Amino acid sequence: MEKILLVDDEDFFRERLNRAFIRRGYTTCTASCYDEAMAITRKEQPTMAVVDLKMPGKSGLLLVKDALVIAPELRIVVLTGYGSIATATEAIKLGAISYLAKPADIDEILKAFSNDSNLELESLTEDILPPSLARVEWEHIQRVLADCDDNISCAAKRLGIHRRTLQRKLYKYAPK
Amino acid sequence: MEKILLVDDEDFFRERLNRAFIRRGYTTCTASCYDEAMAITRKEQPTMAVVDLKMPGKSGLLLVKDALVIAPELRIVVLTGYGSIATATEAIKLGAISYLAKPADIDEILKAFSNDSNLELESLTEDILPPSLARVEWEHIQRVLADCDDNISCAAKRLGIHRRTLQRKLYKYAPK
DNA sequence: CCACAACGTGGCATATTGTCGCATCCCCTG
DNA sequence: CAGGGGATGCGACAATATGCCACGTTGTGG
Repeated sequence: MEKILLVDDEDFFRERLNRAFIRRGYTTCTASCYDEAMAITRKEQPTMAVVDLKMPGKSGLLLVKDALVIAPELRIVVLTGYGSIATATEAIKLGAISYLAKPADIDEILKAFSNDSNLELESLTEDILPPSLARVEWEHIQRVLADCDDNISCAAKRLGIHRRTLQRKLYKYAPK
Repeated sequence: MEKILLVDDEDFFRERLNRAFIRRGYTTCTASCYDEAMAITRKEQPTMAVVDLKMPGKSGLLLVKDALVIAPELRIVVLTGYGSIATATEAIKLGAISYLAKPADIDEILKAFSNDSNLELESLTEDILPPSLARVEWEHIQRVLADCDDNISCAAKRLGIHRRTLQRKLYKYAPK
C-alpha cells in the first residue's frame, strides 16, 4: 500500500491536497515543516512524498536531501510557487523524482510520480515554439496569485502593477 | 587537460562559444547535430560538453542520454532557448550536471561545470520573491530575441505582438 | 540591378494602465 | 455593538502603450 507524506507550511493548501489524495484511496500523513516531516518519515515510513519548496525555517530542498538519507526508497515530488530552473535542477540532483510549479492539480502530481522518462519522445518530435508574451504573462500572474492565496491586492503589489490593472486582466481572461 | 565539446546547430552561436573557450585556454571540439556529436565523443573523448537542447533531428536530451552511455565520465551542461522546467528536470535525470537558459555567457557555463551543490545554502536563506511582471516579460523577450538571432520582426511574430511595439519596448528598456 | 526582407521612424486611432474615489464586505478587538 | 483595517468591485478620467499604416533606408542574394 502506498503511503503519501504531504509537506506544506500552508494549512489550507496542504489539507486540500490531503483530501484529494484520500478521496483517491491513498493513505496520507502530513507535516508543515522540516522537523515534523523528518519525524514522520522515520515513524510512518511513507513511500511517496509531496514537498513544498518554500517553507519557514529549513527549505524543502534540504528536506529532500535529508529525508532520502533515512529513507532512500522514498519517491519525492517537489512543488513550488514560482518555477525556477535553478531550484528545479537542484531538487532533481538531490534526488527528487519530479518538480512541479503550483498550481498543480492532483492528477499532475500523480502523473509525475508514475512518469519515468516518457517525456523524451514528446520533446523529440515537438517543435519548441516560444510561448506568446501574453501567455507568459498570464501564467506568471496565476503563479503569483496562487502564492498570495488569491489575494489580488497582495499579488498586484508583488507583480509591480496596479491592483485595478490586475482586476481588469483577471476579468478579461477569465470571462465566465 | 580538459577538452570541451560544443554542440549547437546554429553556426554563429557555436563559433562564438568556441572562441570564448579557446580564449580561456580550453581545448575544444564542435558539432552541429546529434550524429556528429556522438562521433566526436567516441573519437575525441572530451571531458566536458555544452549541448543545445533544440536541434534539427534528434534532440539534445537524447544526446545527453546516449553520450553518457559511451562516455560515463562526461560532464554535460544543457543550454536552451526558453527555459522549461519540464525539460530541465528531464535533462538532469538523464545525467546532465546543469541546465542553463540562453543567453548564457561563458562564465555562467564554467560556473555550472564547477558548481556542485553550493546553491542550497543560498536557497535556504533567501526569501523567494516573485519577479515583477515587467521583469518576466523582459526576460522572455530576451530569450525569444536571442532565438531569432535578434531578428526583431521574427521575434515580434513569435511573441504575438506588433513589430513596432517590440521596437518600442526594446528602446525603452535599453536606453543607452 | 532588382526583389526581398528587415530596420527605424512618424503619425494617429484605439486599447490598456495608473490613479482616485466610493461603497461594500469581512474580521478582529475594545 | 461600534469602529478600524484590509480586501474587493467598479466607475471615471488622464496618461501611456499598442496596433496599424506608410515611407525611406539598408543589406543580401539572385
